[in-house]
Amino acid sequence: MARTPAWTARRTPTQDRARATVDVILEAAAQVFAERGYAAGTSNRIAARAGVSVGSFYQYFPNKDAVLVALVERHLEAGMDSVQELLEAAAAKPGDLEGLLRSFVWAMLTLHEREPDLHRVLFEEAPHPAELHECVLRAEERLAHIWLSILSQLPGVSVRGSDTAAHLVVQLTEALTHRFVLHGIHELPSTAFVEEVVTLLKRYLMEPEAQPRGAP
Amino acid sequence: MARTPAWTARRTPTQDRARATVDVILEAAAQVFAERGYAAGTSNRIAARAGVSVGSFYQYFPNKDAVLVALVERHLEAGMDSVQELLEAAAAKPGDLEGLLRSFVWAMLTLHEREPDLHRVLFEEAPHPAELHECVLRAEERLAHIWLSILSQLPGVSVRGSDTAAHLVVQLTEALTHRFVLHGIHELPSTAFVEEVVTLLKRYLMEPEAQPRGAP
DNA sequence: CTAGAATCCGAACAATTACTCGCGTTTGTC
DNA sequence: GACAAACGCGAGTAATTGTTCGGATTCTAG
Repeated sequence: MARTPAWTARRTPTQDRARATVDVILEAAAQVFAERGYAAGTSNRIAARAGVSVGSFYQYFPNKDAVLVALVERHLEAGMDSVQELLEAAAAKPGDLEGLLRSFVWAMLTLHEREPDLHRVLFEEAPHPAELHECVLRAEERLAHIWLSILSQLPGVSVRGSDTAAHLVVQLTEALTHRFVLHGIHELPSTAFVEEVVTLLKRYLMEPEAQPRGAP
Repeated sequence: MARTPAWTARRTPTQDRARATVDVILEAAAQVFAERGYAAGTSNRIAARAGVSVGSFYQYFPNKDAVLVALVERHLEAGMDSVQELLEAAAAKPGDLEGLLRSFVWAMLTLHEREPDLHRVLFEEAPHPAELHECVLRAEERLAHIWLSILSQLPGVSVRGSDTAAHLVVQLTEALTHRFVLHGIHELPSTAFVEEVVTLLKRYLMEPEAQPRGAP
């Protein structure tokens, strides 16, 4: 087993037919992973589910892990695109930090609730090679960068350390929504969870003396 | 491969000799995992490193995953014990929320920095069967329970929702320290990280009107 | 239409690895 | 010291699974 070294694509498809094959393989892999778990996602089974032969599988994926990485990349990129769009739109009308935070947390929650089975397999059950983690880090970096620009033009936010703050906001929200969707917090409903996280973030980002209710 | 169904211990050791064998196997597994990654942790290699035969290995562990679960249980239990002790000690002298938070965050950070290679393999690289996640959830529940009692006897903390708050504090701290130790936040030093998380938690837990600098 | 490139196929191969079983050794008990 | 139970051993087995390869098929450019 495991004789091929890398997780890079073996042959890049040039014809539509080939691109369709790659797509159908990825889709099949997602189904198999979601339904039967990561261990059941053997190359032969994925190929069978996709309706193609193992040969075709290995023409585009050097090994099983490559499929995992490709799936995560796809999943992540789509999610980040939508959140980025939302953030940039909401950042256009300034002043409403709470509304922005609420949109953000809801978006992250929705992201995790889309295809939760697949999400669980991809990010919890499956082994995480280093390469996979870099994808996640890159995605977080992207969001943190946007948040940095938002924080910098926001009144009442300390400029010093706002790079750190941006990272904390992103990592914290990601981690908490992830756990909430997959394991829940007792019987806490989603709405209450979101409000609590929004409160948390708002109190963090507002300087204490800038708190609206703090001024007499 | 993988013909045995469960991850329960096969034979419980009664003699000291056997208990020593179990220990040496676990220790060897920890070394192999930390040094060469999860995939390299085959039963034969672990047994070899432990200086025992595969037969002995399978006398106490029905399969490879059982070792993983045992390691995580051990790792977690030791860590939780120390943090619980610290928390209960610090909670005895009330009033100093910030000091308590700082101790807590430092303790969590220290926990993650102890044997980081093993920690990375156990919690990132290795696959996470459902059973393993229950261990983590139980551990978190334990800490959340302590935090609940701390929060309830703390002035300036909203009693309503303090169960949720306790869970958030624990999950948030765990997730952030985990990520910080394993991947860092740019070049942020540990001290700055801890202070930022303490600030975050403090602002969250203190009612806005109770903020010391908020009062005129 | 046709050469050649791209794609597809799937039986067969190779390598790994989880796991067993029968036997020798040590420990505990009377 | 003798019997039984617990323990340790490790070559061997069986099954899974990743991966290849040579030929059939489909597309595309000229």
